[in-house]
Amino acid sequence: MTSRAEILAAARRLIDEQGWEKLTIRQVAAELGIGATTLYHHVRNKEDLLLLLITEYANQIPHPELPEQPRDRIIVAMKAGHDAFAAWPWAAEVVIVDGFIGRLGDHALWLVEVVLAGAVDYGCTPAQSVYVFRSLWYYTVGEILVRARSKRDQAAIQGDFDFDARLSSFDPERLPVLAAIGAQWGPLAAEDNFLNGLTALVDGLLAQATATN
Amino acid sequence: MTSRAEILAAARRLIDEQGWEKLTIRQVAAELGIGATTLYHHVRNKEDLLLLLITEYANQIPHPELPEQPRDRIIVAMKAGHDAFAAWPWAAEVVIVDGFIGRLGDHALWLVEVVLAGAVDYGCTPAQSVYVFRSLWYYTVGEILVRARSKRDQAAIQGDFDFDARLSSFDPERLPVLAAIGAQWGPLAAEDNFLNGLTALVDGLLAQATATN
DNA sequence: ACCTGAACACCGTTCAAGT
DNA sequence: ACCTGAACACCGTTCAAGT
Repeated sequence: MTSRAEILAAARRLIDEQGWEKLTIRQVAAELGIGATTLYHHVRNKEDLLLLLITEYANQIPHPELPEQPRDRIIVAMKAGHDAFAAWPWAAEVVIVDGFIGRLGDHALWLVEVVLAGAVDYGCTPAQSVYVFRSLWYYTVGEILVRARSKRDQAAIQGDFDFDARLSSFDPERLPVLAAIGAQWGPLAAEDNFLNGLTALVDGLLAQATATN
Repeated sequence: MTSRAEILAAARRLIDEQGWEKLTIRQVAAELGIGATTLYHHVRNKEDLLLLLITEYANQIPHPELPEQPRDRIIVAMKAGHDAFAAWPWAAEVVIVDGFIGRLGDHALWLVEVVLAGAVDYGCTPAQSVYVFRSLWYYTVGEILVRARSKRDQAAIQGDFDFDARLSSFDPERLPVLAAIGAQWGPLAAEDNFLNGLTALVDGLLAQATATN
């Protein structure tokens, strides 16, 4: 007898090994030594399987200790969400590609709540705090997806933007700064500056919001 | 006799109609009234077809007039890149999903150059200007992907985060701000605040960079 | 209830064979 | 050169049939 938990565990194993795009229903079944069609007695379809996996994961995200200052609480909460996604970047890809977001459960939404409450405590209106959260969310999602991609394609593509391969072809007349940066791009793009950028964005957003009040 | 231009035009037509994920080599061939295998005489494979389409599109992105101030040049250049992607969001998805970025050609890279040069003119080191660009890029990519997704899934999912469907289930004890925002979330999430967030991020990044110099 | 193989309606891509 | 149908190696999913 097969259980849903066994199916999820097998799927997770395969995803960690080879990435979620390669995951196949038939493959999960083979991993469990059962017929492919048997899976459909425990899971509605492939999308449902991925959603179950993600909600399970989201419910395990640790809730961080919150600092005093509202501005710092926002940063800490967003960083916690980011780190959870970054540790399992395929979840972010699925959330984006299949629109799973928002079905995540109260546990994960608590991080959203902390960001919104921090903005309100800082002096934002509720509308402004939604704007603050969404802006931070865009930044976070973009960082995870771009980095996850460049990490996976490391063999095929050098650095985030494949600039390395084209450095010599930059026209110093038309693209002088790019040409000057040259081979430094690769190492610079590999640096993890998520927290710095997050801080800059939070400070920029809060300054903006309180200036217009 | 089939030409590569005809193939690209047909593919573009089909993508605009039904989205790039649904695009099929066999479908493009059918649209042109030729055998599916014929396509492989004009295009290496499906990935190559998509790449050709994107580079063609990227070379048509208009170069905006640049304002005087370095800070404003950064914003204008980034906004132009964003708007080009936003008008054809599937390009951003392909760039992310298939790691096409960096193969875009000098025309599109000019926008990157403007951002980097603006940061340097403002007083950033080259390394800092790369950091500034990457942070802005993450924000921009995230915005496009999240919005593109929520627009496509409008029928299935209300708003960016499917909160609407769950508003009544928010526990006011544990998620008070979310519960208070309630039904306002949908309209608020639908607002286009890309430029505001971009401005906040640029100002935050430039303040941060010059503070540490 | 739980499981299964056969089958359906698809994919991208290759390749020998045609003009 | 340019095009083709047949074929290969896959998919997710359904369904009647088994225990």
